[in-house]
Amino acid sequence: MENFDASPPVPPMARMPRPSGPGPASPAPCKLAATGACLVPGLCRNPKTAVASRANGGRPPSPAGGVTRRIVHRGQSLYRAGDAFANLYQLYAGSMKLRITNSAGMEQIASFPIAGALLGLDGIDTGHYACDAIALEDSLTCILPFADLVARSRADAPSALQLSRAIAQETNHYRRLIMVLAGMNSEERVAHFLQDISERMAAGGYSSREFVLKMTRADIARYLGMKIETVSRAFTRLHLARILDVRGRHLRIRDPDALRRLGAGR
Amino acid sequence: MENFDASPPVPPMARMPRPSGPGPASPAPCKLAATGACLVPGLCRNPKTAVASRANGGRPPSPAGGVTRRIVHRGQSLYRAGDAFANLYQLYAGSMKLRITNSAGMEQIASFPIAGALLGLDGIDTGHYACDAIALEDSLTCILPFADLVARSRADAPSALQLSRAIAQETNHYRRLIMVLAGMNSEERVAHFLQDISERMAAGGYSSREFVLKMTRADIARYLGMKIETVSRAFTRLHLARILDVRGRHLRIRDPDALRRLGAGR
DNA sequence: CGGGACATTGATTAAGATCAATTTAAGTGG
DNA sequence: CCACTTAAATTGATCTTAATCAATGTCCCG
Repeated sequence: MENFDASPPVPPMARMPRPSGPGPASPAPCKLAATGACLVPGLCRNPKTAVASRANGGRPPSPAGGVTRRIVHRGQSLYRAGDAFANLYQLYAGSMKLRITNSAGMEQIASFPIAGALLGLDGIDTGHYACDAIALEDSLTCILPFADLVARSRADAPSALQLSRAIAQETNHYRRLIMVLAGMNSEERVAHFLQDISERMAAGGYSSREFVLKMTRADIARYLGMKIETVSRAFTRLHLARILDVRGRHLRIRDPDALRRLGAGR
Repeated sequence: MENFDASPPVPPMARMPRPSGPGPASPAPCKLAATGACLVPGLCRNPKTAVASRANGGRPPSPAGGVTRRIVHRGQSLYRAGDAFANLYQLYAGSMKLRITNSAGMEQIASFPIAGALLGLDGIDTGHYACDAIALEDSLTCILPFADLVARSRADAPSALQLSRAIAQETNHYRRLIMVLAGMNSEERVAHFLQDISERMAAGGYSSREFVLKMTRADIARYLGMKIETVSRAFTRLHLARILDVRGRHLRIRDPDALRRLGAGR
């Protein structure tokens, strides 16, 4: 399939920052706070924030004040279905997949969160997480104890509304996915998926035209409710239609308008 | 298809209560409060609660204290996509469908709420409702001004948690629907749909074995992402497998275990 | 009773799943 | 750094399921 001349340097889906930077310890601003995406602006003492490790169970080492973080390495899980719910997490850098497994063993990918996304909402109503949150690459998350968020929202009204909205927002994504699964053919599904990634890349300050997918074709297939071969063929057809250049996980969008149209269902 | 001997009397999906009962004006208890399903127990002055009409825009006639209600007749909408968000609604009696229409004109049914369900959550994050909520039969809803709920949740902690949970709970339904749409064949989808209805009927105190569907085959098709003919054939096959007796919208579940297995994806 | 919406059934076509074989890319350890 | 091993991705051939096209049947409701 190819079609890449001399592969140009491509920005990673999200760059992994060094929490305690090796360079001059200057006051590097929090990326999330800067873009307004942070759920707890001001609380965070970036970049000197403490990092929780797997060893201490993801528990913040500093009980008072500052937000702590947790690193999750590629393939590892931030939390697993059935774990007791305690924290929300905001993805600071990296990317993940949310995997649902039902009683019959069917696996489904519910979403591919990237930097800025709020994770763990699936645990709120039952008190136990409903999904596995698995890192697609080494990732960094901010730990937001849910009790703190609730307390905070009781203290001030804007926070209360913000929390409600954050929780409600997740359903938007699911509603859209439902329309995709219920009403679109394979080519439209893949176009929709790529359009979504592209928009989120742009929102994160990266190129919306060229990027590297962090998930396998099998993950995409389980996200879009199709088989891996069908995903592959859809990529091929989009390439033949001169909409994409594809080389493995390396993508370049050649005709963004056509992609948007297709992804919206014509 | 038939197979009903002498059709026995069947309970309606939900009985429409007379808000100001014609009988002796005794203190009939609120059904929702009795089952713990009410979001605002105590606030409600049932059964003398004022009923808002379409005429005054669904606005509560009594500003102080008591919860007001709104009747929605069959085929009419409680709210429409794009309307400014102000209230949540709790369905007291009746049933509805939530319809999403995307930019390409594709229609999708997102859910079929019945008595006890919370409606309007789709308006929280953007400030405008995302769906049309359409009554499948004459229905009665309790109006819950969202600002009141937020204020209430600031006043006491259990309410805050309850509100968060109520909002988060909706995603559970969507997550399950996504698995159905992504991974099940037509027969399994219909089985899942019927199993879900059956469970909710039971939860509402009605027979889980025999009931009347309030939605058309077209609605079911748009809910399950299939064509109306395929829905019909799935019903027929379930009948041939001796799992169901079907006669139009009148259903009797003959083999609940088999239905559950099928609906869970084997 | 008659008319229109709703539902079922049949015949055919098309889209995607499945089965099977390569090809390509990514690690791993010598 | 390269050979080796495995995982991931693509492609082809065939089969199955659901969509589509078309006709008929049934049930409400006025």
